[in-house]
Amino acid sequence: MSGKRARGRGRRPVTREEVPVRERILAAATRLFYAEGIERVGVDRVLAEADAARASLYQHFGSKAGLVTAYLEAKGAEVRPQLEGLLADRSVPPRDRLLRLFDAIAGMAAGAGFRGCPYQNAAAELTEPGDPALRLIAGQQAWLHALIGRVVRESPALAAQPMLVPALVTLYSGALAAAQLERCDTPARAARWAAERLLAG
Amino acid sequence: MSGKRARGRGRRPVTREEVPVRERILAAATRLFYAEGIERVGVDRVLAEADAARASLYQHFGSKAGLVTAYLEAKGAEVRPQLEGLLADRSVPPRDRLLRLFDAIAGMAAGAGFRGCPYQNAAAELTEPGDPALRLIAGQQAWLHALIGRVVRESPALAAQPMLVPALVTLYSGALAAAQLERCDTPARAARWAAERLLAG
DNA sequence: GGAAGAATAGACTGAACGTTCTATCAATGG
DNA sequence: CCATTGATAGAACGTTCAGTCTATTCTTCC
Repeated sequence: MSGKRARGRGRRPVTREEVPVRERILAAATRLFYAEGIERVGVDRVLAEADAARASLYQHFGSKAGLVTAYLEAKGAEVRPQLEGLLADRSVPPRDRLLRLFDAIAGMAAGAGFRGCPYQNAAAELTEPGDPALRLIAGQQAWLHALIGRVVRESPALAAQPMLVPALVTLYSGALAAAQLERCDTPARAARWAAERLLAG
Repeated sequence: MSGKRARGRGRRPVTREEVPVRERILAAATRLFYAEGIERVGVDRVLAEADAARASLYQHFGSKAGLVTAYLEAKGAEVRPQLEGLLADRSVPPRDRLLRLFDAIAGMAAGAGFRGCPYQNAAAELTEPGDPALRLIAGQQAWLHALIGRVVRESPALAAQPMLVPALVTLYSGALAAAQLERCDTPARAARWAAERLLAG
């Protein structure tokens, strides 16, 4: 927007809050990659959105692939504490806490900018076998397994069913995937209904 | 009338089997789009794989977007009879027939070239709101709803549970999505286990 | 004051992209 | 025979892409 004049380093306007350029680029990439897809968004778009210089991107991330990796890492660092928070309250029975996962998806699916799970979408676009981002994606899914497994293991009755944890993970993934395809929160509510029945037994 | 197929076929060597150029292009696009993603595969790659001329693609499909639409249509035309076949045998109880859906996913997930659901992957890449391919994707999901709903309605006990159909669709979507992320058939088997319990009640 | 460091703008490269175009070739139908 | 049709090869178009590079500006530390 307004003209360029000196900021701390470089020439950013003083009126603009002091956000380091790395964070600005990462924030712009996060928004654009999620909303429009990784392949469809070029580095020029990211730089314009971040109001940053080309060299800054390559200084901080090395390449576009590095930026994609950082994007997925940032998404995980944002989501993991949220999900942990949902499941943390030990005064609530494990069953009821687990159902909150699906309520959260239902809330997101109703939102405007919802476009499914960033990891599922990235896995659809990144097809080179050795891509380090793919290991990140698998790691996030493994983390989800572990998170749900921890809560399930709080209840001996639930822990006795070895398929329960992968089933809940599959329901979770399916709620996100189907909500993206159907553009409504029905899949999330259906997943919640199914999870209720699996947890009731 | 005018029944003759006046197909002058350029200069293709006679030794090559006689496959119409449109089918060759569509087959090559289907293989490449699914294996490597829609955005990462250019028309040059498709044409080289199909051993076809540039003009033939634009003659038959109009644009790359038209080829993408045809790709998704072809995938649907291939998958729908397969799923209908799985659920057709009326000598088997509806419950057992529905479980075959998840066995089929487990079989596919174990296969070499498995890369999830082509519709989910396409939805991740195609982000323009008005894209006609997105309506195709939503239509395929609606068809799946209808297919499962038909089988569920064969059993009054199952039909009494209105959330059962969307829950099964969500499990199906989740099995495909999670199998892609985890690169194993565990999600499909977990979805089958969950579906068994939902259908047993 | 001056060197070092961080960030900027912008030109540039080489490749890939989707698309259009011309020209040619082979087979068919009248 | 000749016009039409479907397919071919390949050049060319303008655009976009990721990545490199030079030059400049500003701050901070010595």
